[in-house]
Amino acid sequence: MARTPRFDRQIALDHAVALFWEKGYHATSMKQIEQALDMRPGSIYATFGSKDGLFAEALARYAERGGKELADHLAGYDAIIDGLQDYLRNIAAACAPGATVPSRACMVVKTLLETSHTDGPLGDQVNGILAAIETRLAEVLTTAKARGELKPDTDCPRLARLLQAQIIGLRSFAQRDVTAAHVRQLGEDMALLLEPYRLHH
Amino acid sequence: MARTPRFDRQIALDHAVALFWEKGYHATSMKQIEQALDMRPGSIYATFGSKDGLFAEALARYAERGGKELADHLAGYDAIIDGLQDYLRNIAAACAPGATVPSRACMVVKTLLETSHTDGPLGDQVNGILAAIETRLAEVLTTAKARGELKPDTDCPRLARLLQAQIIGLRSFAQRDVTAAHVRQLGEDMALLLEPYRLHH
DNA sequence: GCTGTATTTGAATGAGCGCTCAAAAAAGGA
DNA sequence: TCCTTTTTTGAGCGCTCATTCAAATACAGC
Repeated sequence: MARTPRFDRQIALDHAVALFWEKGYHATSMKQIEQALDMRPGSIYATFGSKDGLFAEALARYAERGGKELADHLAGYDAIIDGLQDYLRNIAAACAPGATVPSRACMVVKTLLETSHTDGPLGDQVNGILAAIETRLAEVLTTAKARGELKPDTDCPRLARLLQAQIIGLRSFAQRDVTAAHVRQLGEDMALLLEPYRLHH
Repeated sequence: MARTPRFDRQIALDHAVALFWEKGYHATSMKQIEQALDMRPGSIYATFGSKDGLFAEALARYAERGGKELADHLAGYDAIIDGLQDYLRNIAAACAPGATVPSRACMVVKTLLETSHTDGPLGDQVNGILAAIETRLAEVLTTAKARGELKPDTDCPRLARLLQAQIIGLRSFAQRDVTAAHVRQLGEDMALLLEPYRLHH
């Protein structure tokens, strides 16, 4: 029938994630996107519609990968709170200076701070992602409480928000020009913040 | 002798702070700056050199005001740790949705996340500001320890970094589409995180 | 090896960017 | 009042931005 597409959509999106994650939305030009995706303007616009459309898809892919990471991580632990504590330590290790990631800070938070003053679909998307993470954390904590890992009077949705703020603070702090040791210390301190909420038998 | 300047440099800078703080560096255009400062391009460039120069001065002014805020706040408390706890609560109140500020998130952190991938003078400035805040917090905590407010084994520089990460997380979280009550709760929870570090007589 | 269709190409578009500079305007001293 | 000096003005610079589209290209079915 017709010519087959030369590129893989998922691979192209991964390249877009890396580029947008590093530079942010406004500082990334179509020229750089063309180079990173190895695609010409026409193909990009035929596939993703616009720069905004490409960014939205890239952000969604980034968020999906992040959600999988949390799920996979917790699956390896019997005790949920232990899993969450190691999750914080893992983030600290992953975003410590020297790590080979596009940016140590979270792409969702970078987008939140860069674009939240405009009330467009992008702002809604970012808020939706962060609300979903908050909900997921609250669910996990509620399960932990039901299992007797947390004090019975623990306000799980509230603790979920505190936890999310920790992650945001940790990864944004890591964007500073600091040592890897300090970032890991910070992750450890944040993990220990959960201790007072534990129920000790 | 000659014509006197029509505008006030400090007032112009305040307008620049408000604009850059809200929109960030890349999303702010010279057209918007001209309008906000009520100055024409020639005057702006004669006074501040460039868009980058203006941003640098605005960021410095913002940071100076923030530093004064912490100093003024602590001056009102006998117990330093009490002052720091109320400082966190005050931040939560000031950046809760409904507050009339250009942005609930911190301008320094917004700049850190927006520009840290480029290693220019702007990145150095941001890192310098954040390092200065960290140092100031460490000094304050060291004084508190000397006064017997903190446990003797407290690592004050390390606690200062945890504290800075709390502030970053709190104000970035507040940029989300959340209720003012939740932001205040978060500020309260962060204030209480200091309790385990206290020395009780 | 055609033929038809889907995809890729890249020059060109208008808009907007940060920035410049010659000319006009304004204030104080003579 | 006029002259000197400094500031303000705003049209316009070269450039890059995101985006478009007609032409070239490559594949599948016959």
